[in-house]
Amino acid sequence: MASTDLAAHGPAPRPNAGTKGVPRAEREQQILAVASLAFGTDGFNATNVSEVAQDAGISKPLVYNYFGSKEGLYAACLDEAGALVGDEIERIARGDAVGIERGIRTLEGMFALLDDQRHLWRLLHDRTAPTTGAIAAVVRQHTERIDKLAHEGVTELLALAGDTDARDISVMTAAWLGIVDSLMDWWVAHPDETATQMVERVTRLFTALLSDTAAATR
Amino acid sequence: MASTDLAAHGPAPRPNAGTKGVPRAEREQQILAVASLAFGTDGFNATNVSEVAQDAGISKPLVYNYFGSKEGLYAACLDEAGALVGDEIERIARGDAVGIERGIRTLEGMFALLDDQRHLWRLLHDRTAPTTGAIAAVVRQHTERIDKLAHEGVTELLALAGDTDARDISVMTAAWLGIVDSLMDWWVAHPDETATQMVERVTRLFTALLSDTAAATR
DNA sequence: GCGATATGACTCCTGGGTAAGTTACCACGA
DNA sequence: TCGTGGTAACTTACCCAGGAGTCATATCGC
Repeated sequence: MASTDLAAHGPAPRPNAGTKGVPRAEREQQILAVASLAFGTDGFNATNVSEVAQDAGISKPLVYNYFGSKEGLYAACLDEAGALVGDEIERIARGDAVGIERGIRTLEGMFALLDDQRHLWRLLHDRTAPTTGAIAAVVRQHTERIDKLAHEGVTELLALAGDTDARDISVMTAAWLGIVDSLMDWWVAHPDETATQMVERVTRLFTALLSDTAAATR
Repeated sequence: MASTDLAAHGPAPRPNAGTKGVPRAEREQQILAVASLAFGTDGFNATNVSEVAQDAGISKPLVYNYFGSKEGLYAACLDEAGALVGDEIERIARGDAVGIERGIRTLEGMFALLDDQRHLWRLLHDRTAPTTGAIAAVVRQHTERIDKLAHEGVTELLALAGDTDARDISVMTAAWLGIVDSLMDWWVAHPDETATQMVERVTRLFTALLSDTAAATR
């Protein structure tokens, strides 16, 4: 029929089209919030843009219009989370706490900061994110900053214990980040636990292990 | 040519077909080895069956013929790795080591066991694996066994330190598994480090932190 | 010749990404 | 006050690459 030839692309009905009066900046924030939750919960790979758009109450092309690509969207999420977390860790690092005390202070800061968005931490350690290309650079930028601060703290800590071996410090830094990681995971899995309770719990565990156990096991 | 019209589905030449004299059991082991490496390195999602087949020197349909599906293949890898790791942890748990000592012994066992296949640990904590369906059951089966043993060890450890709070134990277990996780990651990233060196390093770190630091920070 | 081992060439679906168009709002001149 | 055109916000319907899974067939050892 003639209609399917050229007229098929004729004036299509588009009931929901047209602006809803939401300015770009505001809409971007909405999308970022939804996307961060999705990426942080399911990981980069398992997150699909259509769902993000749907959860944000808009259509997929608008997401692409504002963020360019899935990677661009992820990078934006990462920039927000990375800056938030990085700044807080750096603030605490500039304080006078040293050794274990600095570790606890850092955790305290993280718990307070991420209380209502615990999934954000996961963004920074997503194994399913691409490890090459533009996105990798953004990931590295933020993780390197945090890793460097962690490394600095661990170096101080181990110096107090008389250990200055470079690889020991490297391993211990990895272990420390692994601890933070797993604490955040546990916290996500236990939504009723408050930030204050977490701090108390962690403090109790640290002191218990570092004093009593040391005495008991020797 | 005429062959592309209808004769395309005619008697196709299949130069590499036919048995190569490799019995099923042996071939399955080859596939499992390659698949475990791929799954452990890239994760379930990022691994594609075609590449596994290619790396194993065979074609994709043979993999499906032997393992049924991608999930079936993953389950088989998991069963192997889970049994290997679980048995070793259980063996050590039955020993007489308690507290920190048990932790170090366990790490020692892991390092010795996984020296030439360090990626296996990752199979058990792959966030990209499906969390529902048949595969989830297999994952749970193995992780629950290991988690239970870890929980038991941590309970003993904290009892020595005078802490019997259930949630404290839960958090500490998560942290412990996080530590093991990150140590394995570090080890994968440093292939030149031997199992013996890792044990020495970890032992040094534990004793340094538990004795000297505790004294220095108070 | 029969069953186990093996493969080339498909199908089908998911999900990233795009083309082309629609609607609301606003500034501005008559 | 009323067009009127420009722009920002928004959508439907599509394209297409990649990867899971399948089918029909071929070859080898016995």
